[in-house]
Amino acid sequence: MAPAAPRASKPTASVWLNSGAQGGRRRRSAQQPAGLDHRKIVLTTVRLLDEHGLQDFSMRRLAAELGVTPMSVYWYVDNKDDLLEYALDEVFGEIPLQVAEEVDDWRDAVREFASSYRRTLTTHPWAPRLMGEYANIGPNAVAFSTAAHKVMRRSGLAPEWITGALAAVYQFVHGYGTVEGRWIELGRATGATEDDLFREMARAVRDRPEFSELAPIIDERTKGPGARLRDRDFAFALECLIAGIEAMRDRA
Amino acid sequence: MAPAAPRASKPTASVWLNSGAQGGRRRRSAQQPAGLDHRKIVLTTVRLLDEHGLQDFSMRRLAAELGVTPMSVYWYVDNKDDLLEYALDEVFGEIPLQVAEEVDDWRDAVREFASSYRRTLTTHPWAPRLMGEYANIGPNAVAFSTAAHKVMRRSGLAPEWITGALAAVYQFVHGYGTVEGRWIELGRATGATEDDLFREMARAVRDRPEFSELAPIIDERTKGPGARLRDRDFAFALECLIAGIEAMRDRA
DNA sequence: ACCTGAACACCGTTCAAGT
DNA sequence: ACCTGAACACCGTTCAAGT
Repeated sequence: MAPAAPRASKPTASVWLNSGAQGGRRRRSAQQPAGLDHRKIVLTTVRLLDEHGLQDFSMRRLAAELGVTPMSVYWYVDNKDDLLEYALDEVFGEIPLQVAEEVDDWRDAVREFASSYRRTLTTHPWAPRLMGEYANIGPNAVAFSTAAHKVMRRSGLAPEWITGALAAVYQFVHGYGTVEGRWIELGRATGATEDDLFREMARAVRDRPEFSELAPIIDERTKGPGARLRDRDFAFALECLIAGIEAMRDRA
Repeated sequence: MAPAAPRASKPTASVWLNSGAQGGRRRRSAQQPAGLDHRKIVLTTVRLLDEHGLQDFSMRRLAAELGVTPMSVYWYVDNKDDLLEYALDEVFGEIPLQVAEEVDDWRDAVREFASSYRRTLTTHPWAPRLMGEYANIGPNAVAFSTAAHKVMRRSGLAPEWITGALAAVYQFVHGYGTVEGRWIELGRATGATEDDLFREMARAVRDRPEFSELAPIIDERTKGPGARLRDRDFAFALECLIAGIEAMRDRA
C-alpha cells in the first residue's frame, strides 16, 4: 500500500463540520465550460475507486478521467480528503433503509440490515478504509445510523443498552464485510481466485510450529469453496448476536 | 489522510509468503557501521507510528530518525509494505496469550482476551488500518488466532460453529477498539479532548432534518464523560455475544 | 465563474557507486 | 557486507494567470 502523503492543510475532523458543507464552493445548474459538476466529480471518484482501488486513486488520475487539468477539480472540492468523504457518504446512500423498517419482526429487520450493509462493503472494498479515517457524519451516513437505531429499539431492550447492542451487531457486520471485501480486492490485484489465495496463505502458516492447533480449521477451509463457508459463518454469528440480545433483554 | 503513493513493485499478498521471511536479507549480530539491524528498524517504526501516526510515517523520516540515509533501510527490508507488515506483527506480540488460557471459565477467558485486544488497538491506533491491508499471517498474529480458537473451543459449541462464533466476537472487539483508537488519534491531531470532539460532531448533526431520531442518544453522550459510556457499551455488547453463544449452543 | 500552467515540497524506489 | 548519492516517476496543493 504505502500511505504517507504530503499534507498542506491542517487536519480537520470532517467536511461536514464546515458551515455550507455540500460542495467546495457553489453549485450551478447551467452547463460549465468543461461540463464539471460537484456530483459528477463524486460519482466519477466512486467509479474509479470501485475499478482501481484506493491505492491507485489520485487527484491527477481523477482529473485525467474527467478530461480536465488536475487543478480544475479543486474549484469544486477543497482537497482530496473532503472528496473522499463525499464519495464515502455517496455509497452510504446505496443502502436501502425502508425494507428493514417495513418488516414485522425486529430480528428480520436486523438480518435485512446486516446483509444490505455487508453487500455494500463487498461492493466497495475501499469504503471501510475511509470509514475508519473520517467521522461518518454525512447525510446518508446519519440516515443509516438513525434507521439502525430505530430497528434496535424494536428489540425491547432497555434504552441504555441500545447503543451497546447496536455496536455489537454493527461492528461485527462491518468487520466481516471488510475482510470479505479485502479478499475480493486481493484477488483482483494478484489475478488469483480467493480460494487459491487462501490456500497460498495456508501453505505459509503450515510451516510454523504453532500450526497444529489451527490445522483442522485450515484444512476444512482449503477444501470447499470459501464463499459457502463465509455465508454459513456470517449467518451463524448473526444468530448468536440476535439470540444474545434476546437473552440479555429477558434477564432484566 | 491521502493514501495513493507510487508503487514500483507488483502487489504481493504478504511478506510472510516469501521463503526466508524474517528479514530483508541476512541478520548479523556483529556491530554494523551504522549500527542498523532488522529488529531495531521495526521497533523504531512502531515507535514512530505510535508517536506521529501512519500519515506522517515515511521511509525518509524513518531513516532520519535512525540517523541514516533513506536507502540504508532498504538493505534490511524490501519495501515499505513489508516493513509495515513486520511492525504490525510486532504489536500482535504484545497481546498476552497465557492469561486467558489459564482461567477456568471460558467466558472469563473471552473477556480477558477481548480487553487485551481492545487495549492493543487503542494503544496503536494505526494497527487496525494495517490489519485491513495485509494478510495477518505473521508468527505473532498466527499465535494470537490460535489462542483465540482454543478459547472458543472451550465454549462447548459444535466444531462447525467455532469460526462463526469467533468471528462475531473478534470482529466486534476489533471494530470497537478501532473506533476508540480513531477518537484518540483525532484528539491528538486536533488538540481537542474526545468529549469536545463528540460535541462538535453532535452540533453538526443537530442541524439535519433526520436528527430527531438520534436526539436522545446524542444528548446522553454529550453530557457525561464518553469513556465511561464506552466501557459500559463494550461490556454489554460482550455479554450479549457470550449469552448468544451459550444460547446457540444449548439450542442444538 | 470557471479553468489552466508552472512550480513547490514532498513521496517510494532503482541503480550505480563507494568503503 | 553495508551504506551513500543522484536520479526517476510519481504525489497533493499553492499561487498567479488566463478567459
